[in-house]
Amino acid sequence: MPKPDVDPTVSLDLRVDRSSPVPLYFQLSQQLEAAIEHGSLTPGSLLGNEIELAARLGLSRPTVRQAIQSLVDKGLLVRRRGVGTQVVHSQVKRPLELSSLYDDLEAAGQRPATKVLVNTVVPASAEVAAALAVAEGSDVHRIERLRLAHGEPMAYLINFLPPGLLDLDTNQLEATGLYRLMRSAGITLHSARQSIGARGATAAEAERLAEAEGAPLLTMQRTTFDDTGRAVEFGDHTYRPTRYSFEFQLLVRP
Amino acid sequence: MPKPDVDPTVSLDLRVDRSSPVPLYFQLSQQLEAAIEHGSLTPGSLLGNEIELAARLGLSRPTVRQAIQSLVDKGLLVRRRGVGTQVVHSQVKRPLELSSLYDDLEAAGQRPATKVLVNTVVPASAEVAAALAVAEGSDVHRIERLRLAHGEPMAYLINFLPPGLLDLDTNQLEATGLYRLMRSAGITLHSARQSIGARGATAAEAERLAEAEGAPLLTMQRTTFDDTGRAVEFGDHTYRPTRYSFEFQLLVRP
DNA sequence: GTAGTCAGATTGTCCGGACATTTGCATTGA
DNA sequence: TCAATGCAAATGTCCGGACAATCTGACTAC
Repeated sequence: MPKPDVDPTVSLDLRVDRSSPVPLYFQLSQQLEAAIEHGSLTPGSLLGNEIELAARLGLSRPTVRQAIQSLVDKGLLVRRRGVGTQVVHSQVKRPLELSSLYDDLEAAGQRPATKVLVNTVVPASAEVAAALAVAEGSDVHRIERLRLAHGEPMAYLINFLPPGLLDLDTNQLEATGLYRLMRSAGITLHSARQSIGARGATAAEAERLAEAEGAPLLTMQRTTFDDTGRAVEFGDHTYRPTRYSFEFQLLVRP
Repeated sequence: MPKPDVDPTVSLDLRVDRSSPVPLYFQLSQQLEAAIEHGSLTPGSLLGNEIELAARLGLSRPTVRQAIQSLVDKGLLVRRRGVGTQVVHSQVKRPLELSSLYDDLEAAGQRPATKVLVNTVVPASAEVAAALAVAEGSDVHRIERLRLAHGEPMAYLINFLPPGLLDLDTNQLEATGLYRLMRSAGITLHSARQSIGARGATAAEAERLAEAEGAPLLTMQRTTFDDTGRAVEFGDHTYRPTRYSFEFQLLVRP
């Protein structure tokens, strides 16, 4: 009986284009990722050793390793010294991204809508000043938005932004999400500190979200940083838990 | 006037021990991380080019790059082509880990306690079977624990585990957290899928957590996978939001 | 039969070099 | 004065090789 586990990459049509400006390791990692996504590389299968794979593609081993490493970082592959590289065997799909409520809803086919209720400049409170690392009392933008899906209120979003970063056009804010606006303004989002909790709705919150007073609400506070580490946004959001929950995929750092 | 921004790593006492079994790139990244943590490398400062740093330490450039890259992945450094490598300029500390409530509480100095209320084997419900990828009705472990801090109930934790993975000793469960038990049993935790929401407490939940019926509760459902992608745990947890909230640090994938 | 040993396979670490690409700044030109 | 050009500096990509560490499985010795 022949060994059933043959290197599955030999039957894969892997090719790299050396004239392309796309880095070789990236071309390879994309093709491998597509093969995993498509099912050509089944979970649990061994990838075949790096040396041979490099030889077959006409690449050096470091380049192949770089491609494989990027997929390991994404959680799609697992390497074991002395054994080989294996496709992870799970329902795992996307790692975890800086979630944008607008994008989340749109991806779920919910056709989100936004109503801008407040768009003004206010002096920073102590809390906001600390979060954005600006002087207390200095000017910051304050926007309040009601996010709806299918005409039903889903979340009430209060955000503060440092001045001069973005011009906040109300029409644009109603047409898309804040993160998308910031990205298109050339801001590179880097990380965010989030705190998720729950509490009963105050009378004002209840009315905004069409809930009863004291009804459970999901709350999130978030400070977002760009790639230089400066705070670019502070948000204080409340969600209707019957309509929304936070879905994460966490990866353990090795 | 001399240029004020001198390479700050020259004044750092960086050394590597080639006789140590610890990889050189790891020794270097640890020292750099410690310097950032300690404040010797101030936010915004440039690190000085890789070539010179490699020469000064007697290392090759790939090794230095590997050390720097690991800190970039952690979000502590930013590289800019044509510019240099810079210390990120923020309050960012730890990226984000697969959070263990027990460890979180212990780190916060809260002296957690655990009361195991149920520790038995039950047939898997449809939901549990789907989460753990076992046959519906097959045997799974079921444990229910009340987590307390300073004698006050904080969370009620229901967990399901596939059979044969771990022997669940009630005494051990009361002395430490589930994740720590799994790790010490040789299980390599890899990723987890989480869903965080909120709802009003049922009468039974209210009594367990010493809250009123209908009081807001924070809920988390989680499936944890090991490095081969197999589900090793499914949890259904409820938290008292006045006592606990989820704190995250998210990194954007470049 | 069982435990210990050894060899092969595979990934992990490290080197030294080469060229490409991007950025910032100084110089040059209109 | 201001814009375009060119140069230097830094990271990004890629190569080919070497040896170490670890896992698996087969073989050997008891």
